[in-house]
Amino acid sequence: MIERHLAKLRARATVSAEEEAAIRSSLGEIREFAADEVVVPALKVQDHSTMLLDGFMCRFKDLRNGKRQITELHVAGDFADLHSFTLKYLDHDVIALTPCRAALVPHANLRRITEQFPHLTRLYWFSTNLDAAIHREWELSLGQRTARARLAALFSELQIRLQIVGLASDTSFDLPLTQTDIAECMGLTNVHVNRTLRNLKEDRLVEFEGRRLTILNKAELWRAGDFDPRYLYLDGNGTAPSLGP
Amino acid sequence: MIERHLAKLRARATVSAEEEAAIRSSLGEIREFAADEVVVPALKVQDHSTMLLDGFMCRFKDLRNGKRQITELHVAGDFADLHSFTLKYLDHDVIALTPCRAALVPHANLRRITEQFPHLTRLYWFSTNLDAAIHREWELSLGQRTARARLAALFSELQIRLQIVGLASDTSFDLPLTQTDIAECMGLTNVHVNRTLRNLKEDRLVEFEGRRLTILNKAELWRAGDFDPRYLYLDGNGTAPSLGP
DNA sequence: TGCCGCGATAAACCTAGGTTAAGACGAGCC
DNA sequence: GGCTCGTCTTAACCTAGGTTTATCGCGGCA
Repeated sequence: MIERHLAKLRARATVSAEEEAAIRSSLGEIREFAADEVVVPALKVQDHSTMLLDGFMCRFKDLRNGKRQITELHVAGDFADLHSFTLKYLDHDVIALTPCRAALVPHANLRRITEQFPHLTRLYWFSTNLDAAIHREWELSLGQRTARARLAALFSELQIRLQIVGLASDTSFDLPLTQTDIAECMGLTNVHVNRTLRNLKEDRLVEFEGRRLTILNKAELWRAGDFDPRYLYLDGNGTAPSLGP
Repeated sequence: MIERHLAKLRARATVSAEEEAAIRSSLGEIREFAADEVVVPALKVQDHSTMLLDGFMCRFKDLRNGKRQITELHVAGDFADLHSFTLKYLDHDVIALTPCRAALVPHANLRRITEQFPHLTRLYWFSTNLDAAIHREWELSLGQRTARARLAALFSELQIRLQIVGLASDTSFDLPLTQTDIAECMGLTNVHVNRTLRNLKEDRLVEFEGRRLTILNKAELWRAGDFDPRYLYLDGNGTAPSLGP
């Protein structure tokens, strides 16, 4: 049920049995979302956060002219909007990119965690800070990387995040996004994403076919993306001292 | 001393006298930084966070080829690296853009806050989530806005953030950055920032002279930047219900 | 079985912003 | 008073990526 969520947490820190129980007992309703369905509308006050169990979601913001920027992708095990606990409403929408299943976690239960479990509170705080680190890496992509490097960095990031939760091997994973979705992540057009994917394939770095990504040469992919995974904070390999006992 | 920090917090939520005392007693050494000095080096484990009292700092990441992306600007009253409390080391550098004064806050003291002051903890958690909201807005700029809109949005954001802490009037403020600094914030070149500033001045939207920014037409500036200040979470005007009592 | 609509692919053309280079200006300094 | 260095400004030129348009393939469905 929430195994992927626990796997994600335990990739960074120790979670005690007591804390695990606290997480489990904080879960509310389980909900399904259709592809393209709005999961959390921008600016609307929330009383719960959404833990993604299956599928892909994203956060996005848009401009008057309709141009849309996806600011982060969410995979199974992620909270899509843990930050709504402190922000109360979001500055962006969250939508399902594929059919999804999610557990709703009432803010009242999260608040109880902040009052009774300081270490777990710090861990969840860490988790929103990790989202911010991903935002920063994407700012770097959007501001400074070429299209080729942007895609290389994005695929490198996803391979790691999905592997942590058991949804990717070392070299491949399902990536049920359209080229337009990818374009909206990386500030490009679908046309240019298409060109760039062809280019990456010609160079035998990755193949993206049938909504599945295959990494043909990870070392070269990382190099092409100027990718440094340390922003994903996995060095503690499961027992990061970062958060104290 | 930390009035600007308190002003920033109180622009979003109530801070009790007891909490204010807890903040004051958590302060450690006061340090000065020269312009361009590294305040927090990337990847180095930290045992304190840095509360900016005076001057401008920024977070940035860079690529092998030397291209640099500033991911956020910090003004007086901001914590430059509150997130190092949970992340322990940063995925980016923090440097002083101008001469700065800052209070160092030992993580041990922050941890005490998480153990004794759940509401204040949520408020500081909120504060790192606000940084993330700013990152998202910059992702939107970097990915989708034109150069003109990027600068308009940046100036609009800074006017508000500086006004909260008493460093901007409705229409002007000191902005001691070079055009190259601005370029590195918005993923442009200094040459194009220069062109775009000329353009904004011709249209009587803003003037940037002598490191001082003057807004000539705020309504048009906001419109040019497609700027919506709600991502700065100021609606509670000082008493946001967001964080509970 | 044939239609519909979305997504992938591709070619031709265009432009916002990058690159390069060269003065101008001013603050600190010897 | 002249020098140096950083910043600003401008012009000329270039290119990565956007735009537009069209075709193709395929899954769902009536």
